[in-house]
Amino acid sequence: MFELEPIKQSDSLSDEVARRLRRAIKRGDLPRGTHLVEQEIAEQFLVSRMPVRIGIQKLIDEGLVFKEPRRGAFVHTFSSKELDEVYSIRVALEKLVVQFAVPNWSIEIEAELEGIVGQMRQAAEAGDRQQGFELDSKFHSILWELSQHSILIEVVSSLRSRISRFLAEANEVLSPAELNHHVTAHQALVDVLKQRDIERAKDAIADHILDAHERIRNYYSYLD
Amino acid sequence: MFELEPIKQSDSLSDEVARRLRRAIKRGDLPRGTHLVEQEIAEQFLVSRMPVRIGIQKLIDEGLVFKEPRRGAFVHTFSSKELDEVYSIRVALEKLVVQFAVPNWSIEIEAELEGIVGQMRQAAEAGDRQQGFELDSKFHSILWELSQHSILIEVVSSLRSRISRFLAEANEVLSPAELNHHVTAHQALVDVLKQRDIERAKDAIADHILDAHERIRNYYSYLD
DNA sequence: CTTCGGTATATTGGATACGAAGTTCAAACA
DNA sequence: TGTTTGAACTTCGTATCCAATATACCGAAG
Repeated sequence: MFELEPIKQSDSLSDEVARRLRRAIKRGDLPRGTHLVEQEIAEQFLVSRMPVRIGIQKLIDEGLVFKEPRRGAFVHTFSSKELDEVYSIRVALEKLVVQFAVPNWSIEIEAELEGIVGQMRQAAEAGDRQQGFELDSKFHSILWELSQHSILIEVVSSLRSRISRFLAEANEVLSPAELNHHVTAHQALVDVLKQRDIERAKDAIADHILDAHERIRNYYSYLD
Repeated sequence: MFELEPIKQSDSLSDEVARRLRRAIKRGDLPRGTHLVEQEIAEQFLVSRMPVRIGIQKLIDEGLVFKEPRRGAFVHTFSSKELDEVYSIRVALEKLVVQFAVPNWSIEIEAELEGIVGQMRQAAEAGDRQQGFELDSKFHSILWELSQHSILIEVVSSLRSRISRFLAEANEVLSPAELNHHVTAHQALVDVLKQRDIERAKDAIADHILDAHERIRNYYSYLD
């Protein structure tokens, strides 16, 4: 009997709308508080208002957008309290991720993560912040997947998604020193992970997230 | 100038649709795998298909329902692996809840929770499982609110929502001994919480959740 | 008996047009 | 200056229509 890949079907329009809006929000193209007018978006994307409504609904449930009755949907504005909240939850959940991921550790994963850290180093030397940011996302995403716990992945990636716009914004002004620190931090994390000691790995990821929290909080307290 | 109650703003129809479907799923009125046909639901609720679509979308994002392209939405079927996942996440997050909740502990809260445990005891003696289940939900919900962390509440309540149908199902067949155990477990939890010792409280809530996990897992392995 | 093919039916996903109700905003008014 | 009024805009929901696809059934061929 054959074992062939099922034909991948194209997503629905509402998924595509959600994806584009999501990316625009994360990249900061749609500033906080922006009123998402259904008609406008529909015209931009050359679709009717229906897929726009459903697409926006998806973003609401992801916490990227909020809605006020009869007024419409707006890009969510995060308070520093909410930022703190997300990070305290992430610390707890990323430890869980590592706990499940470490037993699945393999040479291939090790090579892949080392490779990403290597690319991070290159990006840092070249001062390519955008690339560094994407590599960071990829690094953590690989760890999540390694945990093989789909609901955990869903929850933790949703949390990161909520704050990604802030991360992207802060990322734009990183100093060269901070770029380098970023690389070393990830290298250190890999070094601990490859020892496959769950407890030490959990501590390491917790430190890593707390460190990121500290940095992003400094950035935003500076802005306020 | 008059000071009158504002007229209670009725939610949008899509919210109402979502709420009713949600409750039907949690109560088990819509068994796992049920095909949610837009047209049918629209006729049942005497609304058009649009609020139904958006309502269903909300449930999808809550994890209560899943969708297959071009086939429609179905009530989610949970695997025991997913049940384990939810509980491992809940342990981590409920500890966090307690960590934030304990500093906000007050005499009023203490009285309220003691009161609920008292009602639980009465319900247990009367063998009223439904009432016991609702009191349990209320008990934990009060703890969540006490944490004052809105995102944490959102995440942890969403997790419980996912498994509530299973809880309700298992709840129906609890033995009198288990009903009593349930009461004592909550009483013990309150006893620890009122001491306002964060670390001990975290251990206690973790034990409580793990215990619940054990019980529900036994029930479902017995079914399989 | 199984497999193939065609056909009928049901459902989704989307387009379009319409209308009721609420919000915004600016101009006219007191 | 401050208030009122009214037009324009927006959401939320209704009602229809349509194309694409899934599914079930049925009959014929191997």
